[in-house]
Amino acid sequence: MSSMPDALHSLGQLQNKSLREHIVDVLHEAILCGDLSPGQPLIETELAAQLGVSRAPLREAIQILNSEGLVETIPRRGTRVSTLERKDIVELYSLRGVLEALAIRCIIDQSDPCDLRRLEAICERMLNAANANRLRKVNELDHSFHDTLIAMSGHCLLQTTWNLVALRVRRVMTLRNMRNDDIRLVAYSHLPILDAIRDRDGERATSAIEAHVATGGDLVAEDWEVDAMPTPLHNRDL
Amino acid sequence: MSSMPDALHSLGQLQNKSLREHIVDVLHEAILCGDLSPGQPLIETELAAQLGVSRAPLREAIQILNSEGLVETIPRRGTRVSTLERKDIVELYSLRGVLEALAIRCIIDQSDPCDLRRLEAICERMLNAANANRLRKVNELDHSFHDTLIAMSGHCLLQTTWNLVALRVRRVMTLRNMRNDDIRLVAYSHLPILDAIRDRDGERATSAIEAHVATGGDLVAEDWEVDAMPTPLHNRDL
DNA sequence: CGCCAGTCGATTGTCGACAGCCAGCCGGCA
DNA sequence: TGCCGGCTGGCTGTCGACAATCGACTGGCG
Repeated sequence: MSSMPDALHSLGQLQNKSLREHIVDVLHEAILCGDLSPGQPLIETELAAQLGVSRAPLREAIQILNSEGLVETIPRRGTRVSTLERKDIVELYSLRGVLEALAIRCIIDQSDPCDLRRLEAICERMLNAANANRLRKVNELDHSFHDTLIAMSGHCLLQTTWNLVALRVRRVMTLRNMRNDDIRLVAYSHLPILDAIRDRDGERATSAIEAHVATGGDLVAEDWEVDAMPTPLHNRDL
Repeated sequence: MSSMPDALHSLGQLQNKSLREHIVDVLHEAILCGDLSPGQPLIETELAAQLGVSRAPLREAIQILNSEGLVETIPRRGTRVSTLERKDIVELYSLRGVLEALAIRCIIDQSDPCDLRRLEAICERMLNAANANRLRKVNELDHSFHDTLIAMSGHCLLQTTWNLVALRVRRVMTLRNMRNDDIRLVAYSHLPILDAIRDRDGERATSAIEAHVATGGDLVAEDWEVDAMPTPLHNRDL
């Protein structure tokens, strides 16, 4: 996959995506970037018209979104974008912690010492971005870091589970913009993780990642109800 | 929900299930009990005819099964029941371990000391069943035990994540029947978990659950390729 | 004035049919 | 004989239409 020339690669995937997958992508984007706000109802007819597709692939896409937890469906009542309470944030970050800890243990246990250069490169760029207050860039690199971490574990089931969790993390992060000094704090707390992995010290790595995730979670959960979650106007109570 | 009379309850849910959900249930059952063997192709037309439904709800159901990892879809090529390699077992049980460990930590951290009577009752019945070599009953109670454990954590996201994992565990267990003395071994290894939770000793409980899960995983993974996974005859290589 | 039954509009659930794609087969050609 | 190209059957992907259901509104009755 990565050895494939870009031209061929994009050509190969040019029309290989079914309409359903396109719709999933679009809805992902819409929900993650807040275009569809939490609680907003998804009217199939309306959405299908907007997207210029029929309801069949749209409904299939909605099933997927539902499985991912991005929307919630009440039978015969409709589907709406799932809401995010403070409790959800806490749960999300606690789960995330143990998943990443597992990933790190897998990485450390691997027989051949993996090269951490990818992680180190990401980390370095993240620190630079943090010092330059390039908030969006830091976020992006932060995601890369953790995605890479999971990928390096070579644990397929963990990967698929992570994908679900990462979706929610991304969603939370876009709804919540952090302060600049917090950004720097978070960015720098990646370093102990890398160090511990390099030393193949499972205990320390686990502590580091859980501390890192907990910090992030606390920062995000703090005052969650106050300004987040703008209630949409067309909020007929379902 | 639990205070509702059974008659009304079943009446209320009599027709409340959409066709799609019915199909999901049927396919779950079929895959879990091995009626649909790993690798077997799912022909939409054929299946729809067998179930007496149209392809629309069937396809929606397939999307859900796909999200659950029970089937694998190749675009424009078809869907087949996902296979189970030895690697998958190992991954499944390692993930399961950290999820249950998280659940236990949540339970212990709860402010009000929860009552462990439900767990104790299940455990006791499981030991009796194990001593009586009632293998199927032990399995059932084993699932109850772990499901209850997760439920008691009060961690919604963990619950939904667990549901996916539990599906796979059930699938693995039905494909693999254990020896009687192993059953007893597994049954009795629930006790240290309960003890540790009762003492609110997080460290010990975590060790106990991970040991328990690891034991189960080893027993299941052992000689996995040998007799499991009967290759279906109609196995056109997709 | 408040409650209940009937009706209506909107939305979801389901269906049958058509279009497009892919694998495998067959025939021609070097 | 082996390879390449077109044909064909079966299956998936998509669509528009119909049926069923739920909430809101309306009107009558106690």
